Amino acid sequence: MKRTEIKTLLESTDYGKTVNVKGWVRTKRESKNVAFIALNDGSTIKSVQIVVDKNPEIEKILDNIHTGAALSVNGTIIESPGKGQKVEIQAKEIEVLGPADPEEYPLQPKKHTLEFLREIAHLRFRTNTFGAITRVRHAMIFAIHKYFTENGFYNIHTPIITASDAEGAGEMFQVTTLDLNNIPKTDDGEVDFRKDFFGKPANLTVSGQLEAELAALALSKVYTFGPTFRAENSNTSRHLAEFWMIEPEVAFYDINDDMDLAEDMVKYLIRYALENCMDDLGFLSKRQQDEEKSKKADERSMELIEKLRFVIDQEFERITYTEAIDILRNSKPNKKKKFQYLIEGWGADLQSEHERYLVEKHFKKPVIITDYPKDIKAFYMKQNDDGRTVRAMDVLFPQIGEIIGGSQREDDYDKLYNRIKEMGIPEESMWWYLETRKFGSVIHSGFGLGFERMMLFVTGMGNIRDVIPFPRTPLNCEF
RNA sequence: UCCUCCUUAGCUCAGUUGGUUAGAGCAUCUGACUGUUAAUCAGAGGGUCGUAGGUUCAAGUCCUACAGGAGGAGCCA
Repeated sequence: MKRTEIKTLLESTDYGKTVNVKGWVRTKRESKNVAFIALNDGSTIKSVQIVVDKNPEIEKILDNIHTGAALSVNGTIIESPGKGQKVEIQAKEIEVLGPADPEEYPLQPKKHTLEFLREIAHLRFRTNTFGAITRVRHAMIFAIHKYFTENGFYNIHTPIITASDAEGAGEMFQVTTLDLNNIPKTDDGEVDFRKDFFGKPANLTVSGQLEAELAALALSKVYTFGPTFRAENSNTSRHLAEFWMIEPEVAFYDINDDMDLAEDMVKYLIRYALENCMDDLGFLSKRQQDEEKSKKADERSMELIEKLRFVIDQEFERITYTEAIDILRNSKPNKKKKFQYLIEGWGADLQSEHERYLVEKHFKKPVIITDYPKDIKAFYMKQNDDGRTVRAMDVLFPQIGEIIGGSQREDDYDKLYNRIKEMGIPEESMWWYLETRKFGSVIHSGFGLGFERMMLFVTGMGNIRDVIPFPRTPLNCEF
């Protein structure tokens, strides 16, 4: 018999119909004459209840069924006389496909800490929380491609291995086939990269932006959605060494068009989640509220679904860096010296506490800050006429902080060339990037959206290691 | 990388000013129970207290180092 997915089954009203379901046991409850098994196959967060009328033969099978075991059940769909579910399966035949030794199986029908589940990442998919996160993550991946496709973008695959170390977006993972126990050296004692696979040093990408720009200057609207690697020794709940980033790049867009795109896209993704993942979001909302029970009322998060709706309904506040500095300088925490880093003058980078003040206290909604001092931003950003700021934009979200970083790109050959020189970037590694400003250069803009940070926001999870299946962080490369 | 905190049963935790054989809930096992919803009830088994040193008559408890984890900061997405 063909397997019926539990998601389909629970929506069915074909009472009396014989079906087959396969899945993993969440709990088993037994009394003298009847047993109940909650079976889940991951097609939905809901489990189906298998009702087993006991007899000596089936009891032998029941003895072998524990939390975690995989079952195949043939039975009939019946209307449930019990509370908590409309439909259930009256079992006729049960086969244990794969038993799970209860003495060893670590998951129990109870709350586990997220830290413990991280240590058993190979099994944590089988929990309600990670099942929900995984399904929402898929929905978000799909919605991203859908959004861009509907809006005339082309997806491009930018290289994962690159030889340009010019972007300066952080420490990189080196890629080499050299024997590390016997490194070839040049006459001056330096590593002889001519002997390496590519004949020069190579690294894992820290951003697909520079290559995406090349494509945008031909196809107008492109985006990348790929893995990104940062070898920074970051130990926070918001950083991963391997994460996924969405980077649209659009010709003829200025910084304002760029902001419009960012805001529209983020809202689209949230709307998609609300329209397609309510079962999972409802569970994640309850989970979050449960977790925050011990917190004081004013420290608790806004209810997840309410928060998502709230963000869709709000226009993101757009201010310049200079305006942000003014607000912060005159803010209560600054005057009362509550900030760890006091705002004194123009030019310093904003700290997390400042961003959080602006988003969570002052505006109480997402904020986009533009026109940062050029000295604290990357070389490729469009220089303003004032000579001291660039057309950068950061989208800041409550609790998460920077979720998007982007800019209008410098399209003037001379200005870009001079900036590369000023910042000591080896120009010979950037010849191809510079050439696009020599031939048919036009204004263009783009941004990077951290996918896992978006996932944090949509799921209400607190740690980025819990919204990616197998997190890579310093000293952690298990699974 | 810096600061702070944590590490006791399979899991989640309690363990008083250092003082006899280290406790609970859940899970597991045994039994009871006519439909349960993380079922319930009764009983049983389960621990070299993260590792290595040290102080002390005596260390789960105090000190040092190391390991692992968490929160915050920096870097950023």
